[in-house]
Amino acid sequence: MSTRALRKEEEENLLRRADDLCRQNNLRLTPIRERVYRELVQSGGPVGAYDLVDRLSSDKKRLAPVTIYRALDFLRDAGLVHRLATQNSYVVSHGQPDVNAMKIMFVDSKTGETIEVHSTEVAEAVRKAAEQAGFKSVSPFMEVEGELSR
Amino acid sequence: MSTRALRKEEEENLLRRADDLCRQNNLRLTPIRERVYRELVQSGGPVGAYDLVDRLSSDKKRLAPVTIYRALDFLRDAGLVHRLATQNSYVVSHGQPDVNAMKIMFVDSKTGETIEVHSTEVAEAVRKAAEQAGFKSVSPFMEVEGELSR
DNA sequence: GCCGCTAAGTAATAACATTACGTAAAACGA
DNA sequence: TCGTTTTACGTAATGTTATTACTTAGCGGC
Ligand SMILES: [Zn+2]
Ligand SMILES: [Zn+2]
Ligand SMILES: [Zn+2]
Ligand SMILES: [Zn+2]
Repeated sequence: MSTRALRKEEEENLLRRADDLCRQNNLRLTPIRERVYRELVQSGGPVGAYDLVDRLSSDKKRLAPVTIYRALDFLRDAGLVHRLATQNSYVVSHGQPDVNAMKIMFVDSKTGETIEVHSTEVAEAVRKAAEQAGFKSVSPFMEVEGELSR
Repeated sequence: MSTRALRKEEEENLLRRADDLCRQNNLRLTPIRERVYRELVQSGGPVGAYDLVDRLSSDKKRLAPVTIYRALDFLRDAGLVHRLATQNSYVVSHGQPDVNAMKIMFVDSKTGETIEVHSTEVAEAVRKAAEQAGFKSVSPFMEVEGELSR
């Protein structure tokens, strides 16, 4: 099976999982929301909001920024998408939400490429540090910039 | 001694350390740069760039945004100030740069208040996770949102 | 059919950040 | 010391990201 086919299959998996998640939580994955999510899935990496505006607009129909931001807000609230604050961009969240793990988005400083890793070790270490800082709870998401090996 | 006096003393310490650091590295802590740094120190928390524009402008003399951004860039390059990407704001970096520690900025989701903690444990755990992700090096700074205890 | 609710359309604006170019002073080498 | 180079800052315009306010449309219960 080709890489392309694998990739396609992975895309379908993500879309299906999103559908399921929304159904189970009584959330409405409307056409616009699904198109935004699909675009993020297909891009395979972070995409800016205004890029999404362009990509999802046709000659006939130009979407407004606020439409995209609303869809992104929905997808983020659902846990399907992360915002990368350092990049002003948005990226699909992979992996099933493991409550005990820290979801770390490593962002390549050069290319903007991201890789998501879940780590209970980091979660535990951060939890301890948070306690020191007087924080009772912390977000399970973080973003770390770095350099990719190759 | 009053809390206010302690605070004032701490401010003076930071300013002095900044002066020293710049002298030792042949960096020029010009009046504008020092005013920006001082304002951040005195505020005791994160401040937005346009807030700094307002606070450092007088009726006579209005500073341009780019002036502030240039000063911030200098201070960040010098390691004196961090940018909080999730908040679009800037905050003084405390503590002497410990190369082996991760500098974690905990940001209170409600108030925006920040507390900086240095942790070698987190640094080590993140380093391991980075290796998994195929990253050879990572930034020693991270930002984590959470909720302050009180 | 009306009501209440949610999503999306539309327009304007706010908030954040950078580019481009000119001037002046500081630093540096001869 | 003089001319050259570099750095900092002023000024103006522009670019980029995100939100507010209000309206319209669709859907479901009653
Ligand atoms: Zn679907
Ligand atoms: Zn939301
Ligand atoms: Zn000084
Ligand atoms: Zn810089």
